[in-house]
Amino acid sequence: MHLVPADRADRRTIDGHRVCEAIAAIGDAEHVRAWAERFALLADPGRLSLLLALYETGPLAVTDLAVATGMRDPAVSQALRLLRAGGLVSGERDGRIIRYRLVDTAVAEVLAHGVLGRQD
Amino acid sequence: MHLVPADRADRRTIDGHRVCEAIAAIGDAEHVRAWAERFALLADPGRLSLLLALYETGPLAVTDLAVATGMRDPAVSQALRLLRAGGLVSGERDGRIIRYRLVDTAVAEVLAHGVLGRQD
DNA sequence: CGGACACCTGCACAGCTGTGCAGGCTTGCA
DNA sequence: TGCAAGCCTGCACAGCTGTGCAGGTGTCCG
Repeated sequence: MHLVPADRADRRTIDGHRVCEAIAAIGDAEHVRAWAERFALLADPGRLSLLLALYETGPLAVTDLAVATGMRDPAVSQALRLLRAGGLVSGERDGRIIRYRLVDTAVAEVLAHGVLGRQD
Repeated sequence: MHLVPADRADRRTIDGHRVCEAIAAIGDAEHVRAWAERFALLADPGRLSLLLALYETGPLAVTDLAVATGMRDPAVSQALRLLRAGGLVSGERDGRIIRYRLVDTAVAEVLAHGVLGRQD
């Protein structure tokens, strides 16, 4: 295996074989970047609380999310805008109420296996 | 269930029952904060690459990590300092070489089920 | 002993991010 | 039609974060 890109081929290595393994493990740079962006959205206590509430409880309105998390409604609105831009949640209008739900299954997996500690 | 704290009890709600469910789902605020900090450490492409390499390949030296990720060694060193402070990785000295490995099993779960898409 | 190597630190800079407040828009109800 | 409720936006501010460079410390080998 010779996975070291040409622009770093002249650098010294301790264990060249393991370096190639590591490069294979990291995989596509774009894939890593996409996940880093996902994690960035999970990296705020407010947004994480919103996602946990949506994952467990299902469709919820902004006002209810604000009460449940202790945030003010502009903060919830702002957080949901970011989560929507990242494709993690989606809102559905019902009269003057908009109910949001979690649509990113990969994030749902992370919440289940990571934060909530589910084994299944 | 009356889980709404006293300081928000006077706020309007759309569906009070679901609000209580959501509060139960969010759980302890400290737990959420701890996970948000973990996700913040995963939210950088460089650090995420390092963690993926360490998770799959095992103990690796700073120099090898730098070559594998394309980062410069001070950047790797800085990233590892943050990861060590967060308790995600741990280093072991071997002569003038320090090999790092992933020690946070919860993060390992997230990497496996989330980023790497393992089903088991 | 001296030099090369592996790793770490300090510092200064630019960029992003979360937060609060005030206010506006749309919808539904009396 | 008028008012209240639900939701959204803009703006300004403080705080954190990643980055690069120069240089320092400790370790090994000839």
